[in-house]
Amino acid sequence: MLEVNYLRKNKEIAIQSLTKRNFDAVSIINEIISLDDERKKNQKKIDDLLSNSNQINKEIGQFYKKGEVENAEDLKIKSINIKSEVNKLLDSQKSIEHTLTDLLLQVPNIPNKIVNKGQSEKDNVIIIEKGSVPDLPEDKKPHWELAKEYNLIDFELGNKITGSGFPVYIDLGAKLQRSLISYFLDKNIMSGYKEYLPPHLVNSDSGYGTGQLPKFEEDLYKVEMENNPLYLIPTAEVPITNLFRNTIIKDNLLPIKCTAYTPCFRREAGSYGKEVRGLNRLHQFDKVEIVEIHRQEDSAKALDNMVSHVASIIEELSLPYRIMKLCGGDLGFSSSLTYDFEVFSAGQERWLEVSSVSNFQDFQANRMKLRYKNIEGINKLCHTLNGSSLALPRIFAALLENNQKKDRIEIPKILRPYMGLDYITK
RNA sequence: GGAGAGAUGGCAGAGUGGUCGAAUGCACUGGUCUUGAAAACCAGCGUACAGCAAUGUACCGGGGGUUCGAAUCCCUCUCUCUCCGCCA
Repeated sequence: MLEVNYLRKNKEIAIQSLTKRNFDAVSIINEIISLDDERKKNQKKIDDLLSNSNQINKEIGQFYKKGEVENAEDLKIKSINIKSEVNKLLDSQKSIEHTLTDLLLQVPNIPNKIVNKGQSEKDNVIIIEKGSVPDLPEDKKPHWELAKEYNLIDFELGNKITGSGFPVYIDLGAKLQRSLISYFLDKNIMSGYKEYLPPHLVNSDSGYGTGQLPKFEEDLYKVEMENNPLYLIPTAEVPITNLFRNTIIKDNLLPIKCTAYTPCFRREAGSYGKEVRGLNRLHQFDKVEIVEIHRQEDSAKALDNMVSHVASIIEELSLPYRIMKLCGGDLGFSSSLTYDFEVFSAGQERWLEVSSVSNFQDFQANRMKLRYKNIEGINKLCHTLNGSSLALPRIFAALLENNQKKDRIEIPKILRPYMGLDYITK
């Protein structure tokens, strides 16, 4: 959520920048500002009336103390009149504020100045392309065939117990999954991230905090409770970032760097076909996430560091990859700048997105009132960032496909200590 | 699941209808003192909105109510603690 004051001061830049997302902000921003003017005017009236009535109430107290009941009675009537006037104003103030928040929640984050205009992922820009595609034989296979052949994943069993998009990992498949999780976490911890293991269900306040609610409720699995619903997390970003919701962090505790492994649950309604084959798109998948909280002036550099960090993980797995800078049209609602990582999965001959690293600036922080007290003692909104390090299924797929040999699948060196194996055989 | 107690500033903890945005202690920040530190003493020390400012307003877990006036009384929700039961 953007701040009204920001929009006031930077109206033209904001409108201009949002066109990069193909978002026409002219009328909504004007409406927001004029509504906020109205809000201020109304609040001023309310405050003045209340000030007046506070004064009167004090006098009533004095009169009672002195036993001058008559005088007190007169003032009571005055006070009641003021009160009814205040109540009227309060009602309209509530509806103004409600509308204002509604409008603000509809405006996406301002794209960073280095983000280019674009319609869709086709307009994303390749920043880096690295690593070599393995030389595979003619009869190379996609991962869903390899997974079956080597008995690593049973997709049908998942169908039976839950539904499509819920694979069952078996034996060395399960162990490979666990090895990847451990390796990713260890790697992150070595780089200064603190490990968390958060709940996998969150309340709606948390959903609002990171921006999944109210706009994207249909993407989430919802658990109805008697009073308040809970949501299965679509990413660890939600519980981890919300750990810091509604807090004021001391300057010397920044930056905060967290990592967490969690399963992620996504409805993915409307997805079908080749795109979702095998591990390509699931309703439940494992992911290790990194979340960082920074001073405003440090977040740009922090994003670069996160990108290098994620790149180094993929390189250690010896997977060919590329980094894409997302164009305005492909940018997530809350993000101001996002880099996507894609690995080349040679069996399918496809690029698969395995990580998305974003700087949200103060967009999430404003929603969740996450602030820090800077060295001058002034409270400022933090900048939040996060990224996958990494999403497992597509890494799993690429590892199988790229490392397939005639009669075995090779395990990358970095994972061998975790697996206790150099390769998987039938 | 049953019975009871409770939720106040960073923490601890007073406050049961007006003088309370809230005592006191600790923590923290600045100063005096000191070669330096500690101790002691002095001062400051919540958040948001409006305003150039003075200042005004709101907030004592959330929401609603009673009252001229609510941290304080009533209703409700959430959460925490203690005891009993159940349980990985």
